[in-house]
Amino acid sequence: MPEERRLDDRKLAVLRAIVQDYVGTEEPVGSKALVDRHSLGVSSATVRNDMAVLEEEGYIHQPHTSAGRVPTDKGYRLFVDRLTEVKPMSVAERRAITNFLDHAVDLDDVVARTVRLLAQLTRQVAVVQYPSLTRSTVRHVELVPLTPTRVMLVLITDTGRVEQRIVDCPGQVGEVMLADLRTRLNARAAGQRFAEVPTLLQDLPETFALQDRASVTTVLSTLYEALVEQTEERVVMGGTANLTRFPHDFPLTIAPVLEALEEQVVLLRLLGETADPGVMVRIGHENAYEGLNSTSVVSVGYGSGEETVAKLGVVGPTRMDYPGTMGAVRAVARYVGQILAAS
Amino acid sequence: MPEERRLDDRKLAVLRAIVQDYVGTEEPVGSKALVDRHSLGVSSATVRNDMAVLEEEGYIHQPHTSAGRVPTDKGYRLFVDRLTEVKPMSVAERRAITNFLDHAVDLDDVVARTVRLLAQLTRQVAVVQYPSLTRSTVRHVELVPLTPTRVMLVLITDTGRVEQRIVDCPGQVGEVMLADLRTRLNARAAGQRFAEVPTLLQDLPETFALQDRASVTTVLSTLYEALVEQTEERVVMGGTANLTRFPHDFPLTIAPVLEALEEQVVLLRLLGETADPGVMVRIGHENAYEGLNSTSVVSVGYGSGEETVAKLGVVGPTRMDYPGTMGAVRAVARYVGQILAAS
DNA sequence: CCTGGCACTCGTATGTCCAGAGTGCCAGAG
DNA sequence: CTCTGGCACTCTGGACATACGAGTGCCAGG
Repeated sequence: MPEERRLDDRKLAVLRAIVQDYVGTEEPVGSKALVDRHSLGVSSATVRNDMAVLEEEGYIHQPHTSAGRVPTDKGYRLFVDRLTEVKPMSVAERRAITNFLDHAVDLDDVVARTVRLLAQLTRQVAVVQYPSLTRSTVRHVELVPLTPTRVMLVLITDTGRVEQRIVDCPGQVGEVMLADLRTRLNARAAGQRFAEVPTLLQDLPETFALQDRASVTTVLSTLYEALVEQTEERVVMGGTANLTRFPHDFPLTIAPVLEALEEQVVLLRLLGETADPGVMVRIGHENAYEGLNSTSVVSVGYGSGEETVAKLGVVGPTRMDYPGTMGAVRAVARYVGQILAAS
Repeated sequence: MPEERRLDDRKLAVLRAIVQDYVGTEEPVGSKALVDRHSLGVSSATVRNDMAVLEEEGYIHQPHTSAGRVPTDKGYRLFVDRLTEVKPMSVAERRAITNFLDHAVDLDDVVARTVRLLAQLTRQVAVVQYPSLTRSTVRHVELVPLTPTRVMLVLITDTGRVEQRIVDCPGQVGEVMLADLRTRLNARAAGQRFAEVPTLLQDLPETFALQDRASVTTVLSTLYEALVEQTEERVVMGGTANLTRFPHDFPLTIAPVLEALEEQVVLLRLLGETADPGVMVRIGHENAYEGLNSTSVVSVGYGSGEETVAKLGVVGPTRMDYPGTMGAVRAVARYVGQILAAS
C-alpha cells in the first residue's frame, strides 16, 4: 500500500502545523496545543488519531510516551516538498541585500559580505563557495620579471579572481622574450576556459628560439599547475555563533558540527552534490557526513550569467524555518550573481 | 606594604602548584590534593595557611566555602611572569611544523596552514593576521587592458600578496600609453614602501601627453586607494571546534567568544596591541573586549626578516597550559617567518 | 467518521537527606 | 616564630522519594 494514500488533506495539515509549531516553540507539540493554535476544525482526539497514523508512517516521532510529537527527517522532507513554498523576501530585505552587497570592493569582499549577510538573514551558519575556476575563463595572464631567472606569473579570471605563482626558470629570461610570450600567451588563452588552455598552448614552445624553450615550458607548466590546483575550490564560512542559539542539545551536537565545518573538504561536498537549478534542501540523515546528521543544509547555485559557477547555502538544525531560509538563500544567490555579472 | 613581600618562596611554589593542578584537572584544588601530588615538604595545614594569604592578596579564589581554590587572573599573571618558562617544542614537533608549512603553495596557503597548525598544536582557537601591507613594499604594479576605457590594476607586494582593482578611465587608453605608464610607474614605485609611493608618483601625470593625463590620474588614485584600503588588515581564524572542549561553563562563555571571534575588528585589536618582541599574554580581564573576559590571548609578532610584519596567536580559556601554548605560538611564528623570508 | 471522557504512562520538578571534601582555627611541639 | 595534627563547621552534589501534569490511547456513543 502506498504510504501517502493514507494521508488525506487533514493529516497533511496536521503535519504542517506540527512542523510550524515545533520550529516556533522548539518543544514537542501535543494534540491539545495544536487545536488551540491552529483552526483545524476538529477536536484534539481526532488530531490524536491522525498523529498516530503519521507516526506509524514515520513522519513524526515521540521522544517518550508522555510527550508531544516531533517531526522526523522524513516529516520535514514531506513538509519541504509538498506542504510549503519558498517565502519571498520583503521589499525591505531585498533593499538591504543589494545595499550591503553593492559596497563590496573586490571579489574577496563580495564573498566575505555574502557570508555575513546570509548568516544574519537566516541566523544560521553560512557557507559560500568561491566562484569555480573550472567553469571560469582566463581573462589575462601576466608575467612579471623579478630577477633574471625568476618570473612571477599572475592569472586573472573572468570572475575577478587572481592567483600568482613564482616561476624559477632554467635559463635567463629577457624582457623582450617575456613580452613576446605574454602577448602570444594571452592571444591564445584569453577568454578561454581553463580546461581548454593546455591544448591551445601545446605548440607554443616550438615557436620560440631554442635557448628559450625550456623557460617557456617551465612557465607554461606552472600555469597548468595553477589552473588545476585552483580547481580545488575555496569555501568561506561564517556565523558559527548562531550555533549557540540551541542550548538544549548542547554540546553534543555543536562539537561535531564545528569540526565538520572546519573541514574544507566536507564543506565542499555539502554544497557540491546538487546539480539541478533551484534551492536544494538536504535534511538530517540525508547528509552524507555523520557529524551533520542532526542538521539540514539549504543550498543553491549562483552564477554571473545563466551558468552556475559556484554554490552557497546555510547549515542549521533540522528544526529550522525552511520557507524563510530557502527564500533568503535564493535571494542572496540571485543578487550575488548580479554583482558578479556587473563587475 | 608591598604585596609580594608576604609571598615567600614556598607560597609561590604553592601558587605554581595550584595553577598546574587546576590546568590539569579543571577542578578547584584543595590543600590535601596539593600535598599529595606535589612534594612540598610541608603538611596540608601549612598549605592551608599559605592559601589563605594567597587568597587575601587576590591571587587565588574560592568558588564557595567548602571548595578548593582556583587561580584568579592576577594569579595566572604572576605565574606567567615569574613562576614558569616558555616550554620549547620537542624535536618531533619542530619537524612536524616545518614539514607542514613547507608544503604551502602560496601566501593564502601559508596563512591557512598556519591557522590549522596552531589550532592543532595548542588545541585552541588560532588567529593569524595576514602580513601587514603598511610595512610592505611594492614589488610590482601591473596594468591589464580590459576594454578601451577599462583597465585592471594589479598590485603585487613583497610578501606575495596580490590586490586587484578595476579602473574606469575618463578617456581611451592605448596599449602604448599603458605600457609606458606601466614601465615608469614600476621604475619609481617598485621596492618602495606603501607610504612613500604617492609622493614618488606625484609628478607622473605631467610627463604624459595632455589627453592622457586624466586617465593617468585616475589610475594613480585607484592605486593610492588600494594601498590605503588594504592597510585594513585581514585576519584568519580557525579551530573553533576546540571551544567545545570545555563543556562545563557552556554555553555561557562560548557564545560571546564566537561572536567576538567573528568580528574582524575585534580580532585585529586582540593581536594589535602588542609592541615589544617576544610572546605576549593577555589574561582574562586584561582583555579589552568584554566577551573575552574569561579567555586569555597568547600572541606574538612574526616577520620575514627582523621586522614584525604581522601577528598571530591563540585564544583559549584563562585556564590553559601557558608554558606549552607560549612555546607553540613562538615556534610557529618563527617558522612562518622563515617561510616568508624564503619565498 | 468524529467526539468526549477516562485511565494510564512517564518525564520533570521539588524536597529531603547524607556523605565527602575542604576549610579555619587552635593548642602544642620544635 | 613557624609548623603540625586535630577538630568542628560549612557547603555542594548526588541519591532517593514523591507529586504533578502533559500527553497519549482507547472506547463507546452520536
